[in-house]
Amino acid sequence: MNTPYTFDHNAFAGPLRSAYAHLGDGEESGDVVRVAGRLMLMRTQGKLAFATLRDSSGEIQLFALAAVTEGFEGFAKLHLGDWVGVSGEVVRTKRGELSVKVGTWVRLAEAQHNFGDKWAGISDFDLRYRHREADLWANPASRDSLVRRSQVVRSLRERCWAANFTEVETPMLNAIATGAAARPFRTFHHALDSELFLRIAPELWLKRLVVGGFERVFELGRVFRNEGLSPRHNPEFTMLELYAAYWNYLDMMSFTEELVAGVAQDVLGTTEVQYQGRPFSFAAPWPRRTMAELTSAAVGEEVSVHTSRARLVELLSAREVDVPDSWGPGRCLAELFEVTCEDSLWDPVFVTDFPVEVSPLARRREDDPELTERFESYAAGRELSNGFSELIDPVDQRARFEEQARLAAAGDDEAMTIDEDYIKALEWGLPPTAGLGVGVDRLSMLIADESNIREVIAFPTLKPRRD
RNA sequence: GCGCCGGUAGCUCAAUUGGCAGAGCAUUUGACUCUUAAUCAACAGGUUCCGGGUUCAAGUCCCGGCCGGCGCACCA
Repeated sequence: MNTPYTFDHNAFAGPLRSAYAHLGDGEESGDVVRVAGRLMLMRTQGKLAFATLRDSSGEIQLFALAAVTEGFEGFAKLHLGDWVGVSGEVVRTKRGELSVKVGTWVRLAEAQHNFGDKWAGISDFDLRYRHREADLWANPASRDSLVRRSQVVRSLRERCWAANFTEVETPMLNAIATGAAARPFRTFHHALDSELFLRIAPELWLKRLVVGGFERVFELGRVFRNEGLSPRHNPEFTMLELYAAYWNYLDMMSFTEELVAGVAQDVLGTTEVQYQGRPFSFAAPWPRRTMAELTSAAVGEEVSVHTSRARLVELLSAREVDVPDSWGPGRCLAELFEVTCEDSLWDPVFVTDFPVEVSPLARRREDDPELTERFESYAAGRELSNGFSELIDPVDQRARFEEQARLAAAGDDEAMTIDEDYIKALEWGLPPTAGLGVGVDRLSMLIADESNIREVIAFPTLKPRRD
């Protein structure tokens, strides 16, 4: 294919539209511009041709005339999907469409494959996700959702920077996968002759940086969890984790609601959003409710981490949840909360006071050691963030890890393993610290009004083709 | 992993009870000096996801497999 290696262009569709909004029907501006992009439509009419050019800023019409356009015949035979560069005068046609009147043009790349129906686009999910490049230019909505995601990521970063958090990067390849309850991906390093795991969370590394004197750190990056796929789960997803020395979970809740409301403001220009046809508001402050309080209201009787395990098991059984012997009252309460409350938490809310049993890295409440200073925020029926005052006591941390190890031995393949290096880090001294994790894909779904996580991931995980 | 639904031309979709596999767009050819999903005419385009089976006859019915969507489970 004989095409140029560069094209100097000096104008974009969107800005041209606003800059020449004043141009009257049939008027010629006298200004010559160079634009480039992909041909989306072509309407030939004898010695005239009209084409729609799309670039990253929008679309503009190309107007070619046999009498004016060099190589007019070739222009009229360009394919939909071809990339072209054009030099020509900015004019408005008699019918009122702002156009670049093509003087000279060059094909920058040929589209050898046909694309979607120009009206219906591409709707086959398999094709859309496996060939996202075609989806992106056939379906503007696909592009919009990924742009929204990009804006969310940018806003999160800028707001963390603005709050004096230092962005860091921690290992994705780890000898042990810890920091969350999840099955890891396993891999192997040949030179080290060692099995390694893809990280399920950066949590413990980040707190070690706090031990080392980074008082405010954050990491925005990918984590990997070897779990099922669903419209809300991708095996690799992006998490924002941040840690602030001298804060507790109350401080972190305040930061969280301001952060998320700020992102909505940055990206959408408002904190009032419409999700799947239903409105809610990200505006701070968000209500704060304890897990016991919400669960009690849902089951119609007072329950807490101090309720007898037998009663909690009864309540769970009535909701068709089988309770393994290894679950204590705390795990039972958390489970009861999930089945009775989670889906109904539409407006943003903080759920607090998680049982210590399900929070192996969180600090105990001073007034009730069975509970932790932990919160999760929910919106649109889904968990959006998770945060807590960090457990800083190495003795307690060891005990928590050992309890996890017991669960693992009992067959829980998501239980954490003991991390001696982390305990040693705590022995060096972790100051009072609060941490936060935000699911960036989930947040992007809310901001982009998408119900499927794959719409906010450029190349979601798919089953490999076995032809 | 389990259940339900789906897979037909490059794309979007039809095809009655099991009875000759079609249309629009795209591609190719032609007409057309202001189009807007331009219009008009013509040509071409198929392993009906793959493999078996039932039948005179299978896109359609049955079995197995592949891929996807949704739900469940797991989780964020």
